[in-house]
Amino acid sequence: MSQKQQKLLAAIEVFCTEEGARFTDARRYVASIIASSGKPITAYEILDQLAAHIKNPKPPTVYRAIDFLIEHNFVHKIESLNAFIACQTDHRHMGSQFMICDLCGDVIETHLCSIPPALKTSVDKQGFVPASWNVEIHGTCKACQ
Amino acid sequence: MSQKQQKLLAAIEVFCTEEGARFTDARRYVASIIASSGKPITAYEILDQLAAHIKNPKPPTVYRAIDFLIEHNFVHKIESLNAFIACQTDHRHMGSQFMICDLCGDVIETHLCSIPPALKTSVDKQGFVPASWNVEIHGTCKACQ
DNA sequence: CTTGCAAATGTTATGTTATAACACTATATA
DNA sequence: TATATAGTGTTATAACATAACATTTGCAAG
Repeated sequence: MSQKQQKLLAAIEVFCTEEGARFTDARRYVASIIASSGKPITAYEILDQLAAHIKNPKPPTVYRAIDFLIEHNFVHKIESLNAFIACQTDHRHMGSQFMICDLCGDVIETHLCSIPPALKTSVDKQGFVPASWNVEIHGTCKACQ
Repeated sequence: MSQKQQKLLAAIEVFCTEEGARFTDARRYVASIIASSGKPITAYEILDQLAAHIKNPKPPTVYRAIDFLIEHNFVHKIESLNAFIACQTDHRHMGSQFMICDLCGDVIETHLCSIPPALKTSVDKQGFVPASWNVEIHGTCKACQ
């Protein structure tokens, strides 16, 4: 198991202990599968891999685990790909930013603790109160130029 | 027909004339339906409304029209809602920014001509070359506070 | 310890979103 | 008027996601 996987599983375990949530097999395996994928992975790809650990798993099992992991910020959804990726930063945040290489599929998560000023100005002007936000930048990564 | 609809249809017509594309019924009606919806509208909602204009329309008809409209920047997809909305700015742009009210469903498009400096720094640092980008901010709008 | 509650899962079915594939039609132009 | 290209019609299905309800698990109060 990669260090990345171990770190994620450990963080979830700590969270569950602190919050009184259960670190069930479904959650453990789904987290592990997402973390072991370097790239975004779809729910049905997770489902396929989950079959190695759980007998005849069904979509709700995967989606429930994903929902839990997303809700607690261990995993993010890349909306433009309908796919999921482990959080690459190490603390809770309201917003996510991704650079998605359209050639190799790699995703780089970059972290900003707040909405960039240029946007914030516009948000404030509208009297809009942000709860969460997501930035997805498509293009080509360094290796693919 | 609202001024917004008229303006969009006129812009598409100009584009088609200039670029040698066809302003077909499907494109016209789909554009009109999207523009007449103040809020993001899903492909299947468009399909329902399209039935008033075209006999027994099928999903590909809607998706093809949407693809055309998106490709040429007349319409945007709100990824987190799987829904579509008419472009609220009046010129081509590489990026879109939306504030989405989770209470009333209203969407405000705000326009930045370039990636905010705070993000750009991080993009450049990774050697990533952006082609397009999308920001979706969820929260509550002024009217819903 | 057992009762009872809340959290989580199992299972069946279905709802929703989107596209593949291929035949056909319309338009422009050589 | 031949022919190339853009666009549509139609059937079918792929891909993504959730509703609903029965059951199990883990834990805490009595």
